[in-house]
Amino acid sequence: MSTATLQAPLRAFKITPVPAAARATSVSTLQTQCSSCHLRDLCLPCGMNAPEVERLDSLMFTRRRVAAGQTLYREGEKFQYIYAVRSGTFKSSLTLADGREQVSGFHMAGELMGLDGVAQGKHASSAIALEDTEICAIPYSHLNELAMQNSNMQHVVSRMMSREIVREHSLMMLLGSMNAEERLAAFLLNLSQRLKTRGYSASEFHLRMSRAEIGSYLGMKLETVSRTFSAFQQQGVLEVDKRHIRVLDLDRLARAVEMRVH
Amino acid sequence: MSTATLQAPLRAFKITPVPAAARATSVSTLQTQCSSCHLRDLCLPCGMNAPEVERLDSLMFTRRRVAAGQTLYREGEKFQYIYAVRSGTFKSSLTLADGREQVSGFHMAGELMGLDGVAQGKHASSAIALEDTEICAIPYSHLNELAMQNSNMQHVVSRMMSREIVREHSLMMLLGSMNAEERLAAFLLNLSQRLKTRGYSASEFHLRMSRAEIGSYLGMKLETVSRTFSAFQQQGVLEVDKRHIRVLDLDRLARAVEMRVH
DNA sequence: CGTCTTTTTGAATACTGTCAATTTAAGTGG
DNA sequence: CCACTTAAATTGACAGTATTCAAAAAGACG
Repeated sequence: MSTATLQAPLRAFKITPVPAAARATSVSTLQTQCSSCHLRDLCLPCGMNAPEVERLDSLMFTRRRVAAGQTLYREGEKFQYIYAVRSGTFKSSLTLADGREQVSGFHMAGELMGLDGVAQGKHASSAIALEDTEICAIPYSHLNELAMQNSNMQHVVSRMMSREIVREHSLMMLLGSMNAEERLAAFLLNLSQRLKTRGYSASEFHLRMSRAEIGSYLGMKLETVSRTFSAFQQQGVLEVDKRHIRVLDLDRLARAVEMRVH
Repeated sequence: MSTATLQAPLRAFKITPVPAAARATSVSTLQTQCSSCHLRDLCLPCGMNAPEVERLDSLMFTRRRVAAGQTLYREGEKFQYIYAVRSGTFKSSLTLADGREQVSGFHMAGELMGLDGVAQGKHASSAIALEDTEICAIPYSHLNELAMQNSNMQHVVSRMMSREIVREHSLMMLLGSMNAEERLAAFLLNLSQRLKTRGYSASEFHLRMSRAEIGSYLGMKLETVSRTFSAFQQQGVLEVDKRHIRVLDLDRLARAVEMRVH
């Protein structure tokens, strides 16, 4: 739990505003090797030994940039790759029958996307970049070939999928039994924890998603999200300036989730 | 989609009331083979060819009875088996911090349980029989060994896990964007569809779970579940007698879900 | 610098939850 | 087999929370 937290410069968000939009289809592809990747302890190779990671290297995953607002894959498209986030943030979402969007997750560096496509051979959700991002495309069929040769490799893939199931379990719990404050607290705590694991500050960060996207994810309206942020600020739990968040009282956030008195 | 629906006798529920409670620990074990199982087209072997199913047979899964109210596995226990339901209904649930129960799913014949345990090596939820049941215990390690020899076998297991992810996606959507009537309608439609696939009536069935359990699953209180049943009855959509349900207007149920106007 | 999007806030409404009482069914033991 | 006890389900009245509708403020972008 006591991972070294290399306090990353948060101001960088403002100092170097990413050139959004533009070069949407600029498919600047590169090859990458897991063994030399700075994310190797977070991502797919986590839990593998050296010779296993070398095998992964032989697959030569394709690296690609995805600009803010661009779609990596779309619901219904043929499933061929799973994707690992190298940098930046994605949302995954489904389109409801009436055309509205339902956000089903947010993904950051080292996390895998697209595992829900294995079931039907086509993607069950869409992935959209919330800022300029970089990803690794991992051919699912190649991964399966490797898994057939090595039982641990196979286990790693299965564990990734199972982890996804557990993640959704906890989200369901959240949606099913928490009120607005508890939901937002749970969301912020989760985000804080993931940022910390990645070497960023756990107490001060910049949200990459809109109030509407948070609301969709948490099952509440954007106005309620906004009001709840304001309430937390008034209670002295947070300092909120649009998307810039500063956690003043982490314990109280945690207690709000633990209590879950509803 | 047009599966033969061998209308099973529903009255059987009342004619042969199962002797609940009692013989909780009577571990009457038997060996089973997938190739001769009547659930082979629904369950694990679905999508495999004959020689592959034969390999499954070599594992000789253990069959076991679990009496109504008994626990098959508990949250936190060591994960060794995944389980296939042979007959009867299970619920899976998590215990919240304050001791309350959160139902995360209902499982019937041919469905797999326990896949959420792969991630941590221990079960992430508990499985409890809602009536007298029978299950197959599938040693996960043996299954992995088979998967290493055969790529299709491996794919079958992955697909099962992915299906679980997709299933939870849709539940999240439901919890996040539907009101009480839409939730219950979605629940009943799903149940109806699964019963139909198993050869039972799609329009008349007996609920194996309490209002409280339905409520926990759907993220609403038991009183609201009860009220919503009553509302559907008044609208002429359902005929409700405690746990016995008769669907009078399937289309209107379906429309309630499709609209999702909230 | 004007336009468009995002966010905040207010007021009224609608929905679900809470508390409580009653009915019905089911299980227990004489 | 019947009276008793317990659990499950229904229903009403009221309270509380989140949604809806609307308007204004603050940024972002070209």
